Amino acid sequence: MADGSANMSSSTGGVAAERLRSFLERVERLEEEKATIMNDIKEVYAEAKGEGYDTKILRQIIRLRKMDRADRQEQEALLDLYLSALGGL
Amino acid sequence: MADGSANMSSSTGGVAAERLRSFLERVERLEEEKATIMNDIKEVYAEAKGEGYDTKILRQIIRLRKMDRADRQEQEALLDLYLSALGGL
Amino acid sequence: MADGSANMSSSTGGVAAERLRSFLERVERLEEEKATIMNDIKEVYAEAKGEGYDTKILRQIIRLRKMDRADRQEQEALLDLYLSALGGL
Amino acid sequence: MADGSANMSSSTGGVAAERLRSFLERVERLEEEKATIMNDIKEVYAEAKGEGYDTKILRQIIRLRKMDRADRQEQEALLDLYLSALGGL
DNA sequence: CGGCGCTACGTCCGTC
DNA sequence: GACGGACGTAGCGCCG
Repeated sequence: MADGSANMSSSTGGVAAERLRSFLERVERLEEEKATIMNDIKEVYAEAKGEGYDTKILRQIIRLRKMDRADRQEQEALLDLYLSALGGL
Repeated sequence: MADGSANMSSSTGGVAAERLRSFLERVERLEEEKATIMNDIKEVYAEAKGEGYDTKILRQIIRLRKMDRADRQEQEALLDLYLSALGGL
Repeated sequence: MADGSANMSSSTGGVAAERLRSFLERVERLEEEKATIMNDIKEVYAEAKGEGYDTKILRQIIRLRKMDRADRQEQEALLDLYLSALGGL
Repeated sequence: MADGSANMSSSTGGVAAERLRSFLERVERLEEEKATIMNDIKEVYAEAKGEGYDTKILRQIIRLRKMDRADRQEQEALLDLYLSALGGL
């Protein structure tokens, strides 16, 4: 067996199972944190809604701003590509 | 206009715009945190993969365990319901 | 049983099974067509590559043009939202 | 310059630009067709749903039919291995 | 409960 | 030829 691969053989005495359990618990912990953040986001929207803002519009603004950022990054990436293409001639 | 509603009239002097900006920034900040967490999760999976584990299977186990927890919570909720119906023993 | 629902009872004599098979085959036929189109796209990129074009750049241009279109649609949707929000006051 | 390479030199008088535009339009045309096919697929599922079929199950059947049987068995065997290593969830 | 947006998965491409 | 990264699609969950 190659080094570094998951090992279930008897000689490892359940070590792999412990390692596996560790990975699972780390992921589950992080997903718990993620759920908390997502809940916080929901609460912000709820608060805004409570003050009369239209959450649908808010969400669309958020999305649009994100797309603008992505677009800008794409433009820069494209420029970089062109520059490297020119440099490669 | 009803109290508590988003107010863009001239008498509020841009106060609503500031409030709106605040909400947007809070959401964007939280989404940034969420993205960080999601990245962390990806890294854990990558680390596990590097040790020979099949991430597809790992994700499947995570899903199964989450479903088990949900089932258990439902069971407990049902038990609570019965107990309260009995007068709380 | 409500009319129009999937019916497996003995009185239908396997009619539902035939209907089900029909849906599956229609989907599979369409997915086959889709696979053909996707293959055509790959061939266009391959042809361009054969003439010295950088497919990575081509793909990025395609993506950017698509994002521009999407952004424009988003902008219009946002404008519509604002207009309807104003009309709802 | 090697024959067959993208040529932007003055002697080609914008021919390469035309060629480039041609590639882009061919790809965009094909992607449009692909989008149409995908829409057709969605419509078939919608029609099936309207007759009481569970689209989630339909999609699963499609996937299973597509999936290689050997792969499925291997996946299950590996999952069982991990589960037994954990002592059963 | 129906649509829609987001996440997550599978696939494909480029790289080493 | 395998690995990792990126893209597009499909599945899922939230919102209305």
